Formats: sequence, C-alpha cells, structure tokens
Amino acid sequence: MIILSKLADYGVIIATHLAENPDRQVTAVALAAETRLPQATVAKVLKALSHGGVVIAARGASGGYKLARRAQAISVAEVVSAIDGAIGVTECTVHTPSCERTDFCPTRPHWQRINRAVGAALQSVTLADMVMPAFSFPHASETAAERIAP
Amino acid sequence: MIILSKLADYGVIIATHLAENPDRQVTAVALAAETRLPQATVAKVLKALSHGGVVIAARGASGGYKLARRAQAISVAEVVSAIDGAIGVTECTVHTPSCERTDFCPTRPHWQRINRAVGAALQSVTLADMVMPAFSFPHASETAAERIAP
DNA sequence: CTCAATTCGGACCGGGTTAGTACCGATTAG
DNA sequence: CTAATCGGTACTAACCCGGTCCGAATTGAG
Repeated sequence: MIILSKLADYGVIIATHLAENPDRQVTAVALAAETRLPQATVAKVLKALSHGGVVIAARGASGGYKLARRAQAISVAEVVSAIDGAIGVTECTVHTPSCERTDFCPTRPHWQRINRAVGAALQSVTLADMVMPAFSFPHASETAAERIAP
Repeated sequence: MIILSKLADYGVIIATHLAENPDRQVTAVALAAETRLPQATVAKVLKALSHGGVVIAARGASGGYKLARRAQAISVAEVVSAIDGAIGVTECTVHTPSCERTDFCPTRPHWQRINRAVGAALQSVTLADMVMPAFSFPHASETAAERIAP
C-alpha cells in the first residue's frame, strides 16, 4: 500500500524543486517542464499549495510561484496536508468518532499513538532537508528497511 | 487523508477480536456478527489474512479461523501489509524505482527515513497491545515509536 | 462408504473516489 | 489594449474498494 497519494507526492517534488531555487519566480509550465510532470496536474497541485499557504502565487504576466517561507520552515507534513487534508491513520483518527464502537473499543488510543508517530515523521523533515543529499542515513539493507513486513 | 484503507482497518479490528479469544475457532460469519461488520467483507479480509499467514484457516464443517501465532507475536504492521501489501510512503519506496528521476533525485533517502519511522510505529504495536486498554502503556516504547528513525 | 451440509478459496462486477484534462474568467506587466 | 499567467469550475477516464457469486475442501450423519 502507498501512504501518500500521487498528487501529494507531486506536491513534495514541486515544493522541493522550488526550494532549490528560492527567490526565483517560476511559472507553472516551467515547473512542469523542469520536473517532467504533466503540466495540467502541476498547475492543479500548485493551486492547492497556494491555498494551503505553502507557496505564494503572483498573477498576471510575469507571474509565477515561489515558496511562502524559507525552506527550513516548511515541513513535508505541511505540503502533504495542503493537498490531501489532515493526516490520520484510520477513520476514527481524523473525524469525530461517530462510530458506535468508539466508547468501548480499546484500540483507539493505540491508533492515536501510531498516528502521532507518523505525523512526527512527516513533520521532522523540512523542504531544506529534502534538497540536501542525505548521506547521514547509512543503511545497508535498504530494501529490507523500506518494507515493513515480508 | 486517511493512511489505512478501510479493509486494512477492518483487518486490525478482526485480528484484534481474534486475539481476545485465542484458541477459539471462529467462523467468518460469527466474526462478522461479533464485530458488526459486513459479512462478505469480513470473509474477504480473512482470506487475505490467511494468505499472509496472520490467521490459520480450517476448512470444512466446523471450520473457522484463529490466529496463527500468539497475539504478542503479531504486529499491526503485519496485519496491514497482509491486506494492503508492502507499506511505503511514495511510489518509489515500494517498487523498483523505474522513474527516471531515481538517480539524481536527492529526496529518496529522506522518504526512506520517513518510511522507516512509519514502519517502526506500526511494528511496535502488537495485537496483544491492541487488546489492552492503553492507560498503562510503557512510555519508553511510546517515545521510541514516535521518534524518527535515525 | 456415500452423501449432504458447512465452511473456506478464488474469480468476477458494479460503484465511487481519485487522477488528469480542459475551459473560461480574473489579474497584471508592458 | 494585449499578452501572459493564475484561479476556479466542470468534465472525463482510470483505478481501487467493497460486495457477490460459484467452486473446492472437509466433516459428520445415515
């Protein structure tokens, strides 16, 4: 299973690309060309990012997008939730628990615990981190580490 | 956005229910009744769990399901990946990186790092934990689960 | 020993969400 | 004024989820 939606994935790619050249105003079509992603989709993602306050849009001729803040101040979690909404592990963790099980179901606290872990993971990585090549994570068994269970 | 699919969520509910009465052989319809989940879906989930080695199925009259191992030995990650397949944050983290970006894209190691964190969170919770009401879970493992993998 | 009842196992199908596209209006620089 | 660019909405296509159906295996009765 894939956790992030494709759009959210694109969002991070695009935001990261913006983080590489800060202060530069880039148009949607240019971003699409530079990231090799479909133009229309890039435009759509940028709209969402703008809406979420991750990027700032300049309209009109010679308009374009750039990051709303410094790259270090923007976490991956922010980018993702700008596109896909709040992050939650299960149904109960995101909206109000209207399910009848809520009261007597003992699993909820555990879900919330897992949820916090995921959120922390996404929040701890900023766009500035994403740009840096990350030698600092030495791992021999890359594929094994990537899979949760065989 | 919701991370777990509904089926995976059901899977955990069902597996947890099985963990509550170990050694008891329960049929799919009984499980559906006891968990208040739709019968057909429960059956489907159980098939996947059986395939993934989480539960053991007995066919024929007086057949049914039971956990393949003790509840402490089965992690939530196992249940989830039995249903939804390997867990990965993005496309690249699960299948072979066929995208052209793979080689030059610096974000991959960071994704893997996030991925490991999520995996650790899911693996750190067993079915036995899920059954226990969570007032008393050890803080040590909690912080460990929440910390991002180095 | 045979048959029927019961249960799991695998293939198939429809509905709904998501990805992706296209259009038109709004805004701004030159 | 014109060209370029973002913003919003509507639309189509694809995929995945959830559910249903029928066949395979096993048990227990006659």
